[in-house]
Amino acid sequence: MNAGPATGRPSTKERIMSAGAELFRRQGYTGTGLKQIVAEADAPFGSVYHFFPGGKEQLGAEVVRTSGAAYGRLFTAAMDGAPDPVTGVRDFFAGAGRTLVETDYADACPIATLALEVASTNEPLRHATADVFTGWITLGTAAFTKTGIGEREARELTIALLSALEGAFVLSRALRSTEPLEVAGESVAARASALLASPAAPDTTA
Amino acid sequence: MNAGPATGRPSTKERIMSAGAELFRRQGYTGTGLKQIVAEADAPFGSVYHFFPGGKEQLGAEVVRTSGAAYGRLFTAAMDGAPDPVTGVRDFFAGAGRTLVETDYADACPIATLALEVASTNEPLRHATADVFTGWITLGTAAFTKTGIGEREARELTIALLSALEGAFVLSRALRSTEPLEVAGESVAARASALLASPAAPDTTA
DNA sequence: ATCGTTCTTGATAGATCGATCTAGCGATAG
DNA sequence: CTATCGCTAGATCGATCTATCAAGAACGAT
Repeated sequence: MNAGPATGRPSTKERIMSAGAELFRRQGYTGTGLKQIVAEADAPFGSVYHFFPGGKEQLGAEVVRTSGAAYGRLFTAAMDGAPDPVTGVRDFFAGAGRTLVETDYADACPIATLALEVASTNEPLRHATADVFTGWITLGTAAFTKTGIGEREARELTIALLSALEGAFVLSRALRSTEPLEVAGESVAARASALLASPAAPDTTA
Repeated sequence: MNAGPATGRPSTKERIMSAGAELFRRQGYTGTGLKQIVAEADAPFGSVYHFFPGGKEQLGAEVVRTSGAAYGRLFTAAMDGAPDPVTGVRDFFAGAGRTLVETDYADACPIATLALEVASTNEPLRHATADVFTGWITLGTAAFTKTGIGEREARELTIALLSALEGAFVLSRALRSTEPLEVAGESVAARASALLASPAAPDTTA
């Protein structure tokens, strides 16, 4: 039962989770083999089935939930560290763009590739991704509500933000350009700004 | 050289392409085996390598370009069939939502799953997806420019539309709900509407 | 010190992957 | 009739996949 934080390398389970998270994020679920994961983690093959008796599927589910939660904290940090929500949104998209460029367009959303792959083929994993997305929506709605935006508007703004972010990741990775991420970020920032200006508008679409 | 349009079943090559397109769209590239494709297409295994000497990769690239072009025509049709671009955008998102529900959340973007999978692992396929996205951006920019929106604004609106669409597909498929698609569609429609109202505004973000 | 538990370790099984290869079918041209 | 060529057809190859298994090392408790 080594949680191994103080000194030395992380525990075997942690190394397997980290390697799995990185590879699933970059190559997807079916595109990543357990052999590759244990090689990257420098862990014995059998340990996978020691820590994850459910095999690859259980490892995938735990990775999805763990890195999903971590990414949610990244969003919260950006919002909390900004003077206003519009700046927070801009900071978050800018940070995502920086990470993308620094990793040569490899590290975008930690679960999107896997989510698309399993949406129609693996119900337990689909459910894990759905839980993460639901958590992000709850989280974003709370953050925007705190700034004076109405409950309904805050939820829709969050969903629009996540959609724009995920879609921009798809385009940016394929095109190897940060332009989609920048345009999407500005688009969401503009919408957030409009909602802050008219706090009680019942309909902002027309 | 049977193009086989008039009567009877489509040619073997067409059946392989169709089956590949459907399976890549739903399960991704690495998650789909050639054996499964030929089984679905009711075609002999060897025919794959007769029509696609480059193997799975060549089949994938041709499928990406073909179904990418078809999806682009779908967008153009929605825009041309609507009285104004805002209605066109709404129609397009509504149609995408209908398809999603009718196929039990399986058929969303024809190339997004594959695009994320190969973005960092397969350069020829990544290039094929980039070509398709670039084509869509060109197509959308032209459609919006035609309605009086400035060149730059039209391009950014198109990129925002595609980002919102792709991201909403990710969320909607995972959550098995059309809410993200509806919210994203309204968000893009609102932005298009704003751009039509102020045709020459140099900056619409603040 | 000895036992028991936890974790490590890699060999191996059984299935499936993409790819190659040879053989044969069927229509058409000479 | 026969030669040719496009296509069908599936056996087969080596590699790789997930999963299982048995055995050994490390460590704590009594």
